[in-house]
Amino acid sequence: MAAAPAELLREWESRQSKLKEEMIDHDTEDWEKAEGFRGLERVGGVDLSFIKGDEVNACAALVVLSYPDLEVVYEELQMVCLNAPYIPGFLAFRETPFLVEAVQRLQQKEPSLVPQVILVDGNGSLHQREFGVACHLGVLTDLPCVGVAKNLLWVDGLEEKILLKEKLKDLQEAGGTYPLTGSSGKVLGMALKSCERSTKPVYVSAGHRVSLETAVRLTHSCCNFRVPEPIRQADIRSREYIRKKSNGS
DNA sequence: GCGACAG
DNA sequence: ATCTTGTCGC
Repeated sequence: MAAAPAELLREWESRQSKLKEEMIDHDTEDWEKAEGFRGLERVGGVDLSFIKGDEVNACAALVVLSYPDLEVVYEELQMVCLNAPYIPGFLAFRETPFLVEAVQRLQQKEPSLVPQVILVDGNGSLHQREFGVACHLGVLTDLPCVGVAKNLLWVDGLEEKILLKEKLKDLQEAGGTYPLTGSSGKVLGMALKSCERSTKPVYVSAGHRVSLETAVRLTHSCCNFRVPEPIRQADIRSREYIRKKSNGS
């Protein structure tokens, strides 16, 4: 994969800022405001898994889980060829095209199973330009999206790493949160201790058509383990698909 | 000046 | 993202 020219990055930044104009940063759905998310029945999860030494070939997964039972009611696994490199801050340009296609296939094939919200493996507003992959996918599909990252993306204004690490270790009970504040003073995301047994938090941020508060509550309510079940299932199933494929079964 | 940077 | 099993502990 060739290094990305500065020209391309400027082009991508420009596309992000245009799409960002269409982003909705608050709750728009009734279930988002309802007690116990009443009215929410389907939560989607997306993820990509790769072959070990392969930058190009990947398996894109879209799963839909029932809510609140968190049982898989739909899955689509599709081998795809990635054409963009991974560059921090521009993950969406590498992964989003295939996720959008998967959503569109579902909308056409089985409209009744289209998720009411998608949990995305990566960040939403917790991003250099407050427009991570969860925002990107949300705007392109106009579906509510939440960003859940397993690792912290360094964003300008976040506290010094050492200090932040201490704060994160202080998270005691499941559901505990710690705000991640950008340089403007705005809270861009929340570190969330998503389950009792996890040492390391997940990093939740709003993608599209959700408030940060709702994003955090929803993420927590989808966690049987550290990684919320929709993303975890997309992850498990896509890497299993890859594993079988590389064996030749 | 360097560190720190989703997947 | 990926390379990787068992193992220690609640």
